[in-house]
Amino acid sequence: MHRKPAVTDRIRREKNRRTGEILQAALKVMLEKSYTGATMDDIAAGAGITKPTIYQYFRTKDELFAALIEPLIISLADKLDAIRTAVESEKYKSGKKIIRDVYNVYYDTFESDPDLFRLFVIFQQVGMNAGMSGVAVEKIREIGGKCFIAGQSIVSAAVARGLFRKVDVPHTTDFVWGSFWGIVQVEQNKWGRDGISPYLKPVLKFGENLLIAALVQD
Amino acid sequence: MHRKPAVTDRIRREKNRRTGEILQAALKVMLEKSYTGATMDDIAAGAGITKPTIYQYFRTKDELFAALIEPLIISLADKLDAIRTAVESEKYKSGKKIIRDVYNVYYDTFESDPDLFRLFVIFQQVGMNAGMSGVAVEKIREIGGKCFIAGQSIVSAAVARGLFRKVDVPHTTDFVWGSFWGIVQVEQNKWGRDGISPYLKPVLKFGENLLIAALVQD
DNA sequence: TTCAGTATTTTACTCATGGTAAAATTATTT
DNA sequence: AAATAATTTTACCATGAGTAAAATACTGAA
Repeated sequence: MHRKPAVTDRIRREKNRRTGEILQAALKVMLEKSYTGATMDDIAAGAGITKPTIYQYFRTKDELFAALIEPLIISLADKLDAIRTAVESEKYKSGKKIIRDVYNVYYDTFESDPDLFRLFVIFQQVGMNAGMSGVAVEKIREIGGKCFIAGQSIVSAAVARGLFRKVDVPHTTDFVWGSFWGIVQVEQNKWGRDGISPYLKPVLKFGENLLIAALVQD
Repeated sequence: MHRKPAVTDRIRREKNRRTGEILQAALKVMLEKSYTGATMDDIAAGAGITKPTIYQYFRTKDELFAALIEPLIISLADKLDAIRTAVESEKYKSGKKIIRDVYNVYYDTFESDPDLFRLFVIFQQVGMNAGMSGVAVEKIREIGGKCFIAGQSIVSAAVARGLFRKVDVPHTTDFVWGSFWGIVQVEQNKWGRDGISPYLKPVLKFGENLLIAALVQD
């Protein structure tokens, strides 16, 4: 059947709008009740529809969850990749600045939407041990991998250009990523469900200075 | 009703044996299928009994889980507390040794039973965001708190005795705990379900050296 | 405007799983 | 051997993810 282009357009807009409504409701409910506690019926009710309609837009609860945090992790990957490019094209004069920038990327990503970031943490925690699957979930994992590779490339390039001491690249990358991740979790758990721990920034800063002392030759 | 002491004894032994069988089966199944994937029926089948019998010994799945990892976290708390006592009673001559010992405690706890440790990580991850409750779970949380306090006391005492530089105690403690925790998770996620990541030890060592450089005055 | 065809949404389910009440079984004391 | 107490199992409930099919709303052509 042929359809008028104007109509096709409107339909696509409506679909996007509904997708947005679902995501918005999902975010709200999941923030309130955490992933496990948020039921699909809750989310549907929040969006003013019924459960099966959600399944018209998202294949599973996991994929809905993944779609929610996708923009955040994409932005993270992009920012890290930008630093990588800058290091590789010799834009940086000091290793210190690289480390500061990397930590700022982490922190900015967190600060720009702490609620969403909290969901991101939950996604990693739940996803890793409750065997999630599905297209969207794989996508997130893939982008996560990109973050990791960007991190490795940054360290590797910085070492090659003499901006960092001759450290072991995988160990350093694992340490940076792992410590950031762990600190965020610890602060979040200590602080509870609402708001940002006021300690997060200073503790990350502490780690940043530690790394600078260890990695940068003066 | 009065019972002969020998019989009472045997009954207690039988109860302990069954408890042990359930825990063993639970460990096996949870390692295979992770917490969420392990059903109570699975565990019961593994122990050669039926589900309701488990509920005779453990109030909820959460408590069964908690009972599983309790010995591990108690041992961790004890070891940290021993270091605390040693620092406070001036047994340590160097800050370096303190940091090495703390990291060894972490690593030994992990190495003595990696499978159990993996469950411990899952427990934290799942428990934190799937609102666990119950007596046993509270107990775990309480012991976790003890670990944290021991850590703080160690740093605080070491600073007071001039073994560490004058660092901010909460920030330092959060960093040490968080980075350890994050690194374990990152390595575990990278390495997958089976075995220990060969990177864990070197990455922890990396962090250890970083901390020594930052905290210890030479 | 009305009808045939299509897309979307909802009603009314299924299935899996944590947890439980009550029946059945086994053990213990007299 | 009968009475009683403890333990285990059978048969169930409640909840929540996911789905088939009915119902509704929308689109294009006459």
